[in-house]
Amino acid sequence: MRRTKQKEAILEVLRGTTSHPTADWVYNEVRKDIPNISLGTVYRNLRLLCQSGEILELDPCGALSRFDARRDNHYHFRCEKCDRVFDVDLPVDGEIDRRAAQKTGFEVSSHWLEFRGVCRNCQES
Amino acid sequence: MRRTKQKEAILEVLRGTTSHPTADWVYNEVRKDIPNISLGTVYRNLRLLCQSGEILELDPCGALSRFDARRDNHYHFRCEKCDRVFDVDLPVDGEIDRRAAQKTGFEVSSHWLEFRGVCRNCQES
DNA sequence: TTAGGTGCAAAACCTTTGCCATCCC
DNA sequence: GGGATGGCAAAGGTTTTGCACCTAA
Repeated sequence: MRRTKQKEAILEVLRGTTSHPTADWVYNEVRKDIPNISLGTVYRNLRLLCQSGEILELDPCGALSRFDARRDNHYHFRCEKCDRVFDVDLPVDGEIDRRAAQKTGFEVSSHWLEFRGVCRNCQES
Repeated sequence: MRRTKQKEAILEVLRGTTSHPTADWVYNEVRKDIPNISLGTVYRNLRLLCQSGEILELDPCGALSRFDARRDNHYHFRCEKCDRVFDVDLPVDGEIDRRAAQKTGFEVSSHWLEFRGVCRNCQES
């Protein structure tokens, strides 16, 4: 991967914040230094930096909205090969919300837990 | 919220699966019963059903991709008012992956944990 | 009767891609 | 020099919306 000022600037912006920004936010920040950078370049470099492992994409749900008729709080498993989502019937840990509240000082009302790995079907193939 | 055959059909499809389908998948299923239903109607009803609490949207990350220069495994907090994402420095629980693997029979390599609630800034306002 | 829902199509939105010029190695 | 990258704009895919017609209550 070649070093370019665009890539450096994007990485710098991302390292200078803990706000987990969107591509568009990064774009607007970087434009302060490189006014004519294009949004396409930002997307391309974010993708490249993800692939090289220099940054992470926060993408727990995949690109598309998904819906569930089951309304009780429960955990999920996402297969990294086929992208299917399964229910995981482990007991929901209420205690951890309290610990997070204590740590952050925020009101914590619930949490979302999604396991990652390979489902049985994809293990076989 | 008015009861219509379109809404009923969508709900029935959703209740008949545990696959956490996308809007488009629901659309194609419902078309088997109501061939001329429109995709817009599916989206509208999914939205309505979410609002009324009859279904849930699996949307842990919000609609947009977000990026993070921090690469170690850590937990997040999402404010339900301002939609900002913060880091939560609780120790990552490796044991729970093993329990999920036992429960499901899947290979579990990691998990994503996101707390929900109201951040300090939004509590004040 | 009428407020709310439907179908259709267009628009909006985010993200990716093709093309050619440019730049890094 | 030559392949990787950038800028620009167009295309792609998902979701929302405007509008005229319909329908459940």
